[in-house]
Amino acid sequence: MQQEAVFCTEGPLLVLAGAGSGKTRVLTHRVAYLIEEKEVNPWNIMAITFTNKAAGEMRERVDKLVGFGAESIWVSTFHSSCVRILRRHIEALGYSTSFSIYDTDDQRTLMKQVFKTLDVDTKQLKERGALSAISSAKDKLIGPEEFLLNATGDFRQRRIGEIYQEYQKQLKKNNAMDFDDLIVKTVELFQNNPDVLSYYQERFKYIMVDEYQDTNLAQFKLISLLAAKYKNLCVVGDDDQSIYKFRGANIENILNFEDAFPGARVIKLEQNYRSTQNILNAANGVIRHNRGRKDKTLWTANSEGTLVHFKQFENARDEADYVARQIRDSGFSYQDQAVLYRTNAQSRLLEERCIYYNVPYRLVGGVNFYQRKEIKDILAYLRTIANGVDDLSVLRIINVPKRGIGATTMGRVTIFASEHGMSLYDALKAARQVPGLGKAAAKIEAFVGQIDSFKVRANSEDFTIQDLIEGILDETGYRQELEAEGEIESQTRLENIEELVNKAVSYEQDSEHPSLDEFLEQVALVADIDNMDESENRVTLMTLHSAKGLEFPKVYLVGMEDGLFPSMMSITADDKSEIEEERRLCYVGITRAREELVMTSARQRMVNGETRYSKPSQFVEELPASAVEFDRLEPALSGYGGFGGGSGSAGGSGRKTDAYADDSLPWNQGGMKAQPKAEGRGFGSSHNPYASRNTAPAPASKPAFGKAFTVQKQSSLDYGPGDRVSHIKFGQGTVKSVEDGAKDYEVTVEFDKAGQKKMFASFAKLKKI
DNA sequence: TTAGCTAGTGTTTTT
DNA sequence: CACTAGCTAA
Repeated sequence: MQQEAVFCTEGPLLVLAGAGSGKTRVLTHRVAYLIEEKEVNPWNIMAITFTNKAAGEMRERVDKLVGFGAESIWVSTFHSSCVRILRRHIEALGYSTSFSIYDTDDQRTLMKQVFKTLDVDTKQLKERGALSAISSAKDKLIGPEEFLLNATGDFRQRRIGEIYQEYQKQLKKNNAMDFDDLIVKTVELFQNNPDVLSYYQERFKYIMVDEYQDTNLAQFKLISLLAAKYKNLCVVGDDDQSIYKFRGANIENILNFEDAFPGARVIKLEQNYRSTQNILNAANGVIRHNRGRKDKTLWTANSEGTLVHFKQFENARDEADYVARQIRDSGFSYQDQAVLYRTNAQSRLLEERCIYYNVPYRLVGGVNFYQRKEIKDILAYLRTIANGVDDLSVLRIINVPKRGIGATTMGRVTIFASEHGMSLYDALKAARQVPGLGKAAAKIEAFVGQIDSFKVRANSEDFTIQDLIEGILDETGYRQELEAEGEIESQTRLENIEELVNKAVSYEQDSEHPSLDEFLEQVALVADIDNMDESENRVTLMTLHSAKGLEFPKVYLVGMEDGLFPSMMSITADDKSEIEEERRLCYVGITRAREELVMTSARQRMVNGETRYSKPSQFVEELPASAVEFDRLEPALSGYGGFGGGSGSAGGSGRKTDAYADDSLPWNQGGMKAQPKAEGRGFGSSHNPYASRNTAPAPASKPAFGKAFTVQKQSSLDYGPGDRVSHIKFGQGTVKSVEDGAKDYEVTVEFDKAGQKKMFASFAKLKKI
């Protein structure tokens, strides 16, 4: 069947590929076959994947197969593809090529402004709500006008329509697009410019789409347009693995493919080469409870393997404890194991226990590196330099670092800008003409002068992005402000910025024609999973969603509880199909496992500050008894936990639960010294994604907090009170006093120019002179 | 203008 | 519980 799919190169083709049936293999071999046997120019092949990571892997694998030409295949995600196209043709839509891409945070900021301009009552309508309504409209290619037409009766809908209109207006004014726009605008471009469309139709004679079940209507339209001429479209997907309905994925795209593309061939890949018989039986047992799926049965010639293990615990801490110990003792190497959960919040306890048992881990997801305040600040500078009319970015940095330009001043400038129909930045340039600014005008002029000088440099021949970022750090005083804070957190921020610089450097090395625009775009479109470094021997912790497309010899599915997985939302929803999506998610989780699968649940768990009691997930009950070994707790006092006459005995939970009354703080436990939080959010948020993001150190001994705490306290200082020292920013000065703190020396220095400063020794890097 | 505090809010999953 | 918007005081 795989071979048949590879050889079927002409015309529309739907490959229904069950989990682990080798669809990536089919795709890569198909590309290779097109190039080598059909003598198709690699230039004419387009492959769309779900993540940049998948795109990279695909290119790599094709590269190994064909030996030449793989680099000219167009392999990327929907979003990246669209940006590439838009950068070339966007002017046809009235934007300029250096448009900004707004992420979720930017969207919210913009929406707040929209709410202000339209005077929307946030009691009636939330920014989030409006944004999600708009997003789902965009997924369906419904523009503001059509939205308003459809909303005649409903007041709320009408209001959202107005908001939608204004939101788009402001995006356009900022020369910016949100994620959804990238797709929508590309479709618009193709529809309004037949010559452009025809160019890409000629270019992409062969199109392949991976994870087709997760495409939305806009994406479907995009592909249909591109493939309309040659119709050599091969889509690969599995309706049972559709897990992105909340993001607009339309399962109909796969179910109705044959109607949309008449004459389409359908090939099913039903043999699973990945998992053991027992794991597959467990997966099939669960998924067969779904209705409205394409009929198929996954089978395998693999051995039976060990039984799937389900184990229930008294509380979430016991669960995490067990899993961490299992990972350590299972005999599988760390990189061959993964812990999958429904919500990111569950990672915290797992991290804590991994640290406790010295289990090295890598965390995928959580707070994105690019969402960090300091990173967003620097990026906002870069955007301001690249895209002169991005008001949102200007607003973000105008007073960062502090320049004494506050809300009152900016309010006046904003009014002036809108009265004269100019961008915020242009209004700042004309600060002298803005009424009522007083002393602030001079401050603004200094800011504008700096930015303009950066702009000049950015356009000069031999500038590098690295220079630009370093320049921003030094000349605006951003670095100095952070250093002066002298907090460990400040240092983490600086390190994160250094990481961004590294990213910029490697980008400039890798890219053929590096540009600031392209760098910003790459940075905007990274997914959590893209940064997963598999070279290190660590266990992976991530959400079920992130795990899609991956496989591991041993998998732990944790938090198998009703109300958590399936989520409460899906249980209480009127729409029955929401449970089905959760079930597919469960199916995805189970089928990630190759050899061993452990599922766990906790009777008691802290959720949003309150203890919640739950019984095992209904999906656990759907597991076929023959493939699973159940290890449930005795039923508790009536009401909670367990189901029916629980088999098996209460294993491993004769522990004193009250001992964990305060199980929330990882510090102060297991003999670890109390540590300050690296950031306000505690676990799972600090550090960078490249070197040591959210990872415990592999060796046992070091304090287990990755980069933020690797500052080594020097055993002694080579200077003391009275000595003359020099500091990279503050110049020379005299040491007043040295305090020996727990983590570091705190040094007070009277600088000749900068006055008296207090700072941490390892951070300040003072030199004795 | 800014820092710091308080009260309110929302909590699935993500390109 | 964790974050954040908005208010208050300096």
